[in-house]
Formats: sequence, structure tokens, C-alpha cells
Amino acid sequence: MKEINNRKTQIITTSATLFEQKGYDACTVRDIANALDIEAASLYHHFKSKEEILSIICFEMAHKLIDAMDETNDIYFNAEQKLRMAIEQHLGIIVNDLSKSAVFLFEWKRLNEPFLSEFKTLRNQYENGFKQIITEGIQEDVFDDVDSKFAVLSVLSSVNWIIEWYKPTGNMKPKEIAEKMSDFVLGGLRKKLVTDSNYKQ
Amino acid sequence: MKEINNRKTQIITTSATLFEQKGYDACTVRDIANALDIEAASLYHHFKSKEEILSIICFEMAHKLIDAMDETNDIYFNAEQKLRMAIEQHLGIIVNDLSKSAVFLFEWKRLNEPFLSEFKTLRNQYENGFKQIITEGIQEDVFDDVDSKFAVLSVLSSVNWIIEWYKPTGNMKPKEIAEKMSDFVLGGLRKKLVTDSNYKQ
DNA sequence: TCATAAACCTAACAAGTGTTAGGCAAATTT
DNA sequence: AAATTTGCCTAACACTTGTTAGGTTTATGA
Repeated sequence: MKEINNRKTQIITTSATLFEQKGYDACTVRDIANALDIEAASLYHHFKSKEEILSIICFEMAHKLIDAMDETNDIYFNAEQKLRMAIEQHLGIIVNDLSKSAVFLFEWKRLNEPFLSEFKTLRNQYENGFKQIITEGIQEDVFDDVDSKFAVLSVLSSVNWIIEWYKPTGNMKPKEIAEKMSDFVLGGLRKKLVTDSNYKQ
Repeated sequence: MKEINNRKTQIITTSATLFEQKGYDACTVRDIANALDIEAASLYHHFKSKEEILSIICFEMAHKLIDAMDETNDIYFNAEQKLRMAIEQHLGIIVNDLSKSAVFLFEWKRLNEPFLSEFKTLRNQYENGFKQIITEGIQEDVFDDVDSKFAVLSVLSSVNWIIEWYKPTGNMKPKEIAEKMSDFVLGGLRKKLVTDSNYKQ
């Protein structure tokens, strides 16, 4: 019973790659089977449906992100440090598996009930993590008094959009990207302690 | 010859809505026909293929954005004003047709050659508009000396992600969103004229 | 060695896919 | 009034879809 789900893992990984490349709907079970050099019907020994594969990918990523957020919140940090860590963790997880992340970010829409509702709940839970950090920062008076919902969306958009441009062969390492992105985001969030002549307070 | 393409326009609009809702691949020509109360085959009197409809939507949006960018650049403004105007225009166009925009942003991947290459070219052209403004701002010394490619991606991610959360019924008007978003983005971009104790220069 | 389970196979299904051919009726133009 | 165009129809095509049933091979463990 050492690695009972080795084949399962393999199928999921392959599926994620193909789901990303062709889109969930355009990717057929025969495409997946073909990539694994088996017959389409054989997949049904491991999963009961194509949608089950999709759901596993989506939920796995969601839980990874939520766990990372919990970890961030467990350690005591001020809001800025928390935000920096949350961004770094988020980018790290995405960059670590671009295919699954792309599926998590875009293909979850193809889920049907009851998966869909469950997924949305997890997604909300995660986004609330960011919201809480930002709200905290505003209360601590280290962040500008921005509309926190708006700020959350801006932050999430920046960290999520990485999937559209990140290439593992590029010269920027994930940690470096996280740092730059945090600087960029915080440049907008951070309370200006002094009057900047170009900035209307 | 007043409104020769009225029906065509109708089909495109309906298609855009359905492409957004179900995804291009999952949306069948029968779905589109059904929504218009006609038969699937009748669509082929107006278009030669399902893909043609997709391509029209993608290219229409691309050209709208490019035209707006040209307009922005035609008027003399400094970099900050240009960026603000580009963001406002971009958000305005997206919010004005959320379905087509969603298709433009996400479903273009389903295009095949030669559409795909042509689309990518237009997309690049548009993104270069943003890049140029930011580079200009850095040269004018009103923007921080950030990695301009990185800044472009951050800006684009913020303005594009609006599609994931904007609801026309919400209480924020597009112009207001554009303003807040510009403030947010510029907060990060703008050159700090004085030392901020929380900011490592 | 034998039993069990895991992994995969062939064959087939019912339903759905984009698309084409050819025709009919109404509107528009000549 | 005749000719043409526009918009839509029915019927069908060749093919692909996810999935199931039932059987065979391969590995595992007693």
C-alpha cells in the first residue's frame, strides 16, 4: 500500500495539462487516455466521470491555497508582513503547478452542482483571507483607508494574472516576482506618512 | 441598405452571451439557434462556421481597444494623464459589453490558425500601448523606475480582472472604478518625492 | 500455488457535434 | 410583374462525445 494512487496522480496531472491546453470541454477522455497510452474506457477504472477529475484538480488547488493562508495567519505578523507572505505563498503555489492552477482559475466554471457550490465556498473562504489582512492593515493604520473589497480584487487580480504571462524559463524567480509584486501593490496600499506633492490626500 | 447586418449583429450578441456562460466549446450551434428561435442550419446562411462568430467577437473587441488607445495617444497628455485615460477607456469598453469582453479575454484561445496569430498580434499591439505609456512615464521621471514589462502586466491584470467581479447592478459606476483603480495603480507607480519611512528606496 | 484485486482491454451504446444540400416563402429590387 | 435576394426550413451526413458491460491480463499476497 505504498503508492496506491500513483496511476491516479498520473492521470490527474496529464488531465490538468490537457484541460489547460485545450480547455475542459474541448479535451476529450480519449485525449487524456491517448496521452497516457491507454484506452479511454480504462480511465473509468480510476474515476467515475470526467467531471470527477476536474473537481479533484479544483479542490486540491483550493485546499492548498487555503492551507497556506491559514499558515500565514497562524504566524504573528503585522498586516504588511502577512500580505507579503500571502502573496509569496500564492505565487509559489501557482508557479509550482501552472496547469492545475490554470484549471483552478478558469475551468472550475465547467463544474456542475454540487461541486460548483462547494468550490465557490472554498474560493470565497480564501478570498476572505486576503480581505481580512487588508482590513487589518487599515485598522492598524498602516494601509490607506481604501475600499477593502476593491483592494482585495486588485491584489487578487495581480497575483492571479501571473498565469497569463509567467514562463518557467523566464529570468525572474517566483520569490523575486512576489517581492516586486508586493512592492507594487503596497506602494498603492501603504499609508503615505508625508505629503507627496503629486498625491491628493 | 440601412441595417443590412441587423440579424448578423443579433446572432453575434446572442453568441457572445452564450459563449461567456457555457464556454465556446460547450456552447453548441443549436444552443445559439435555440436562443434565437431558429434552426441551427439557418445560422450558416449568415456565417460560414461557428469559429467565424468567435473570431468576429474577438477582433471587434480588439479593434475597439486599439482605437481607444490610439485616441488616448493622439491627445497630448503627460504619462499619468494618459494612463488614467487608458484605464478609463479600457474599463468603459469592457463594462459596456461584458459578454463580448469575457469572450475576448478568455475564449480567444479556442481560435485556430490563421485567426489565432492575427489575434495575438492585435493583442500585443494593444499591450504595447500601455507599455509605451509607462515607459514614457519613467523617462519623464513621474513614474518610479519599475520594470516596465512587469508594471504593464500588473496594470493589465487589474483592469482585466474586473470581468470577474463587476456587476452592472453594483453601486460603483465605471468611471468611479476607473478613478479608484488609477489611484491604486498610480500609488504604486508614482515617484515618491520624499522619503517615506516605511518605504525602502 | 491459488485466490484476489488492480489495471487495462475490446466493443458498443445513445446522444450530440458542426456542417451541407436543397428547397420554400417572404421581402426587396428591377 | 418578374427577378432576385434574404432568411429560414427539413433532412441528413459523418463523426465525436462520455460512458457502460463484460472479459482478459498482470501484479500482489496468503
